[in-house]
Amino acid sequence: MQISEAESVVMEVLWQQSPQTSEEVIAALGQRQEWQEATIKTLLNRLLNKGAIEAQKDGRRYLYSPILRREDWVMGESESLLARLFDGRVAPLVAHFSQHRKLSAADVAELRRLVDS
Amino acid sequence: MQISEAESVVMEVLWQQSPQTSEEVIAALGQRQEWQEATIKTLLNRLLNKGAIEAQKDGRRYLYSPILRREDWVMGESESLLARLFDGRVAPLVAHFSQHRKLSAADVAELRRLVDS
DNA sequence: CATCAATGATTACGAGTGTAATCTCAAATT
DNA sequence: AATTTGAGATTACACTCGTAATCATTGATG
Repeated sequence: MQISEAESVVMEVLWQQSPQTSEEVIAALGQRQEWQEATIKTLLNRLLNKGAIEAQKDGRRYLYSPILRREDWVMGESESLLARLFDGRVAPLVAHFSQHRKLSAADVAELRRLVDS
Repeated sequence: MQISEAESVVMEVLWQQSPQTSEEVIAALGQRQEWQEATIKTLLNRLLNKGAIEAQKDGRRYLYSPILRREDWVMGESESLLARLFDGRVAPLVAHFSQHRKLSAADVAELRRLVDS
């Protein structure tokens, strides 16, 4: 399931809560996004056609829900990046961030927790 | 500096070794890539126009070298993914892989080394 | 010097994307 | 019942990308 950058922004809204009407999605995005309503409707439609979301009829409108799960999407995107850049493994990515001093103390603490369990 | 997937494949060849003529790049890709020569020339040209590589004239051909550094590109791509999916931090990505049992013993060992230093 | 050959430049073209306007149809209202 | 309205569907359009063919120019060869 391939979804574009802009589509994923809409998905995030639905992953946050579902089902939602297009109006609710538009309202949720209205805050931070400079998109016109029509743009968001287009994105909802493309997501429908891709099978990433579904729509249940509710009177004259639809209630939209995700079909694609965020977990799966996140894992797909992550594995794709790791495959392309880090030989498919997590550790080299962390090493790269470490070498560039991009690991905060909190990161290191959390990583230690993870590997110690 | 935005480079596309196909363009990054060409960059990898130049990062491996530079400068190289287009012929050498084509030869290097000939092994694993099903691309026509013309395709690779197009990609070299697009990379030139984007300023990701430079070309020194050498007789009637050019010698191509990267301008964009692999380090910087890798960091950019990685940070972009982390920002979009993991609140910008490394640890949640590792946690996600951990939860999905996608960490090999080797990964865990290397991560431990990293956080212990 | 004229011709050939090869290299880089230009052009091509369909699919996907970002961004949106317009159309249509059914539900709500008068 | 006729009209309004609002939601989803259709259409639009420029740009990037993947993939490549063709053009043009310059150095090499006869």
